[in-house]
Amino acid sequence: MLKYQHIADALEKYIEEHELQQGDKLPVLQDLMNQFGVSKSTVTKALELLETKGVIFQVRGSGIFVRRHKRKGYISLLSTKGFKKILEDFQITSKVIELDIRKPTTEAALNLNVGLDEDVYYVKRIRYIHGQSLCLEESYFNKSVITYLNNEIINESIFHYITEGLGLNVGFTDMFLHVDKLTEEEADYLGLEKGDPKLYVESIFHLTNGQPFDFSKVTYNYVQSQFFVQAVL
Amino acid sequence: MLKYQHIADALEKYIEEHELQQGDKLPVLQDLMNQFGVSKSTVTKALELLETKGVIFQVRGSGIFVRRHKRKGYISLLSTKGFKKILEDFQITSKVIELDIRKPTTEAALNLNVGLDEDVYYVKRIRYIHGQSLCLEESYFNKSVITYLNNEIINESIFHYITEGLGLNVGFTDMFLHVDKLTEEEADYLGLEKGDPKLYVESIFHLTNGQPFDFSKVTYNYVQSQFFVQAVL
DNA sequence: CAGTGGTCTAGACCACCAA
DNA sequence: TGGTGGTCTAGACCACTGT
Repeated sequence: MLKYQHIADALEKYIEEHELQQGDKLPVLQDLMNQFGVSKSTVTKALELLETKGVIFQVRGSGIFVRRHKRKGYISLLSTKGFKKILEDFQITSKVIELDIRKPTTEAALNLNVGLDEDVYYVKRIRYIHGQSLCLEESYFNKSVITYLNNEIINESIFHYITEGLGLNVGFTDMFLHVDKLTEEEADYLGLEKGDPKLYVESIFHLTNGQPFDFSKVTYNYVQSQFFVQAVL
Repeated sequence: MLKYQHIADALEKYIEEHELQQGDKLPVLQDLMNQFGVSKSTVTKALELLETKGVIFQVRGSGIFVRRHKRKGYISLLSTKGFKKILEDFQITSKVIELDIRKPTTEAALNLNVGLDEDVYYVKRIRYIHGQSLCLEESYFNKSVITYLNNEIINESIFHYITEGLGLNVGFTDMFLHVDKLTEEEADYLGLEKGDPKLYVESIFHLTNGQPFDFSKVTYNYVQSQFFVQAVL
């Protein structure tokens, strides 16, 4: 375990367990250096991590403070975990509609950076949160990277399988969002009315080496779609 | 100018001007150290900044590569500039509907962390992009921080005034998003139909010292609402 | 002015990738 | 195996905050 990662985890856990609130002061740099027995740079790196993540903010000449918003039930769009939190912290179930190997659409081929004649896994499923429809998801997986998939894997967490089962390292994601009206087909799947609002998200997931492996098109039930983003300017 | 900031700017500019594409390789660390005459840590810090911002990705043992998505017309939800880009890169105009000093709603008081009897500036305006309605915006400004506002300021960039005119430093933002249906009033303002989709965003802006100064509720025209987010996992 | 965080250095050592 | 990025250190010096 990296030292700065350990320190960041420890601090975050401390904040959580002691239920510290927005503006509460954390120990000064020197104390953290002593407490963890590391250099200033290492503590600083841990704090930068937490700052980017939206857990703390630092004020020069003053101190290190807790940053915590008050709202419950919102899903973070980013912050290391990102959508993984949906999988873990909430009760999510899935219903697989389709799973097969096929040739990609031109759109999928473009986004996955593969040829039109190369094989991809195609997955279509509905996901439920607390028994309510959360989203309709269509995913294309680059078969030269994700070499095998089956129904059992898809019903669990695909990303857990990718990292643990296949030993791949997920690096970064590009997400494109817009708001639109549900088509009749989408409305049927989600149990809503045609013309109701939807949040539509296209995501391209890349390995740490930059290779795209997952192109997903997700239509969210607007009733369940509450997100938050914490930005540092 | 900070060295690492200068290096980051220079690299980003280089990528832009030479129209480098996703996956293109940048000079190795050692070369950047020599080229800018700085230590390894400083280059690393610049690169971390660009990585977080979604401009590059680094692969250990391999090199530094350009990260660039292909889609135009999407507005970044984050990345230093965030919504500022809307103000600068696109042609935005505003129509002010209301501007006055009043007592905050309980909701605004809570989010701005002020008492119910303290004054706030209230601003309601419609914003247009290329002549099309972009959003309906209601903002509450903590008057003890934003001591003065007038119509002229509001018609230009409020944030430019806050940073340049008042000399304040904007630190971070919490944003809460969800999708819903337009009310009749909102639809009128945006030139849409009641029941049409909307993207609704509540934002709380804080100074670098953690003090909240702006609570805004923004209803976006769904036709204009195309956003992207770049996450590093 | 004392205390606190921010920047930067020079260098050691480690982990990973590609040839 | 050589090259590349990642972690960590000890310490100098700077910039900001609050008293």
